Amino acid sequence: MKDLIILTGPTAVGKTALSINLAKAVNGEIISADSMQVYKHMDIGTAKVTKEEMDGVKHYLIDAIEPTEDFHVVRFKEMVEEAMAEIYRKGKIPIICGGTGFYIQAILYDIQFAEQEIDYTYRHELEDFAEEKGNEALHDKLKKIDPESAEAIPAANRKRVVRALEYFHQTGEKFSVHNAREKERKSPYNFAYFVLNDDRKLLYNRIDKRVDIMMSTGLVDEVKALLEMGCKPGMTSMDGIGYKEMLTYLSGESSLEDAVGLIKKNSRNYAKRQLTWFRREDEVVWLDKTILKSDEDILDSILKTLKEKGIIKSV
RNA sequence: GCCCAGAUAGCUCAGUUGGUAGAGCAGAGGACUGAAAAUCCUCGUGUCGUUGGUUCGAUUCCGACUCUGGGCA
Repeated sequence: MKDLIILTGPTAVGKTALSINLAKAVNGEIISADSMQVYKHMDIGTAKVTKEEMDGVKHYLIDAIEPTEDFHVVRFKEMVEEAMAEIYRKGKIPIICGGTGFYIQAILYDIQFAEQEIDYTYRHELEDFAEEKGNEALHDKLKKIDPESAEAIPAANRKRVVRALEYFHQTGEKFSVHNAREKERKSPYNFAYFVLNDDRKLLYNRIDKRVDIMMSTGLVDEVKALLEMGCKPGMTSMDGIGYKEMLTYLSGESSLEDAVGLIKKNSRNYAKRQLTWFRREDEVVWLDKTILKSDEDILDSILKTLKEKGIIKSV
């Protein structure tokens, strides 16, 4: 079994700095599992690692695609598998670092996705149907072909109702069957899954402060530049926190003050959602900053676990 | 100093024709398997400013006081 290290945690806990120290300590290379840092030209709002911070440690999936491109788990997984193969070839350990739990799960459990391309035409058809007839009517369609999924997905969650319908439409298999099957998967890796966490209040303070820094270092200009490049509201990249709020400010729909407040709030809410996700994952090792006070303590704790799992030889 | 208005959940406020109270936001918990920084679900007891009075019973009516707005001198 191949070794794999995962380092994650809510936004703004301090994953980046730790990941680089870790990579140096174990001769590893970093693969970003961040749905927004993949995009080029989105540096300030995503709090992207800088070249200086990387300090010579190789990073994958940072600045990998244009913000006008589409990105999703399947593409992420393909790119990560390529990166991992390269890292193993060099005899190094891949460290997956980033806050997108869904993406991490796809790698860790080698989730199998259907071969088909996204069927935008069908999606739009369903969207239009729901727009006209209502969410309930769309949900009824799902109930007919896949009652288990309909039971699990609330009618209001249109996005997921659409996906379940699309899945059936493309594969002829119920989405619920696919999900149940993938849920049973065991990880093909000898992995250590670390979640860095801190006191909620401290975390929220750090988030708020970080947003202020984004503003003073030019988030508004960054978003203006993206608009000039052809980015438009509704694109996946422009759905990122910090970007969608700036877009409504720049279009005159909100004040700058309100937009900044919203970025802070949405970031806090996001951090909470991330924690919900990680709590659900089994086999995670929590790194609690209220107990492990210093960076050295945290790193020591990580190295100890890695040794126990046989991922590294000595501490 | 006088007059007026307000004082109810962390915040903004609603309400109880007198039987101890409820929305939005914030916040908390949860879901998630090709949009995931997305999308969605669930959760509201607080000396109803303080203190007297009326009353079987007051957060609700009356008085005083305190504080906060606004106005007049």
